[in-house]
Amino acid sequence: MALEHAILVSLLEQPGSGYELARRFDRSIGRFWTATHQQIYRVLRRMEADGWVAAEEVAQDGRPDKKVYSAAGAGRAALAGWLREPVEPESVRHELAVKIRAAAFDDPAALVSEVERHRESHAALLARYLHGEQRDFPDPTALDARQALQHVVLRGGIEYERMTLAWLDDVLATLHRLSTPSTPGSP
Amino acid sequence: MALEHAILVSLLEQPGSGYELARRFDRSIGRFWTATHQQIYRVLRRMEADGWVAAEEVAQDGRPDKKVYSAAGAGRAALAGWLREPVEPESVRHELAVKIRAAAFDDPAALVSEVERHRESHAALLARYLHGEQRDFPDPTALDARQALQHVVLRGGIEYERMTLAWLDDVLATLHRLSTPSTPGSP
DNA sequence: TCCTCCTATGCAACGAATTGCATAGGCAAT
DNA sequence: ATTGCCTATGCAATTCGTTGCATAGGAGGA
Repeated sequence: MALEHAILVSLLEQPGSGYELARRFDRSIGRFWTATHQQIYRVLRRMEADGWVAAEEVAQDGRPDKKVYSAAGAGRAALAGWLREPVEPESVRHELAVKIRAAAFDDPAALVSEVERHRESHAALLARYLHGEQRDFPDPTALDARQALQHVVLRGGIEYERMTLAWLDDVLATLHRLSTPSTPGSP
Repeated sequence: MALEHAILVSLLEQPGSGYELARRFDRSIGRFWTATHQQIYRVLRRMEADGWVAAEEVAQDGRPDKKVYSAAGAGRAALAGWLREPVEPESVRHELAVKIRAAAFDDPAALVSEVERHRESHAALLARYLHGEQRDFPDPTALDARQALQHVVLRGGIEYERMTLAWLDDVLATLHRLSTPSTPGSP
């Protein structure tokens, strides 16, 4: 379980309330680690009890009070320890791959629109990544450590989306070939 | 939840016991859908109760009896319905990305061996994929629907591993640059 | 004015996933 | 002989994740 660690990283980059964290997880962080607000509140309470984070009540006018969390010393130490631990192999859930193999026992053409939907959303995400890269890393030669590491993670996202787009085109071509079997060799 | 559907696909491709399914999930299928034997046994019982699969007790000598499952009509129908449903967006858990961003608040060099371990395991997996491709799809022009779809999923795995290897090299170069800051322009 | 949305946090209940353990016979090696 | 591994299934406990609901004040539009 690494939700604690993802929260710690986020709080080190910028302190914030549970609600703010939940919104960050909906946006940038959610691309490589998803969490609902319920999970976040629950884990934050546990982390506060363990001394990993410190909380400060902040009164606001016009809206409810909030508890702003920031990473504490014990949290940093836990993160450093975790960094040195070996990996647990990631558990993969690639639903589309299951569907593609399932299509062999049904009508492959029924998958086309689904794959096209995926293709569109991956294209949109790639565009957002590229836009964010231009905005946040205009000069890749002048970055501090934090920015350099954020950038290399973003590059990973970009390459993943590019690869996925090319593969989805391959999938669409394959589905199309199965629906309209050609008459090879015909002039 | 699509574990049911992954199991159905596997049983349609080849009937088998819970134990055999668990081993398939450890091997090929596990690359895009992981499951433990506990999950599989639990879901199989539910699927049998729902009439999605049929079970047959098979006595063996020299080892315990087993229950061989195969997909039933209701299972095929459920699979066809699921194929036509729109996607739920996949929930991502990319632990290494969290670690890389965490390294900004610790020693980036401490991540090198971890990333190298990843790199090795991805290289090994790519080699296995390529070997499997040569073995199972020697002539990609002469494939039936099932094989064509299995092949396009495998190609996705291959491209994913290639992309990941390139990215991990990028990560290693970035980590190295942070540990040994160069003196640019020095002759 | 009423409706709805946004910020901000949380309880309660359920379902899913993980982990540890148990059984039970056969096989192979030490 | 004993140890350990493989097939084959399952119980029990715990943790994790999801969903629905609740509160509560303020903003903005119909």
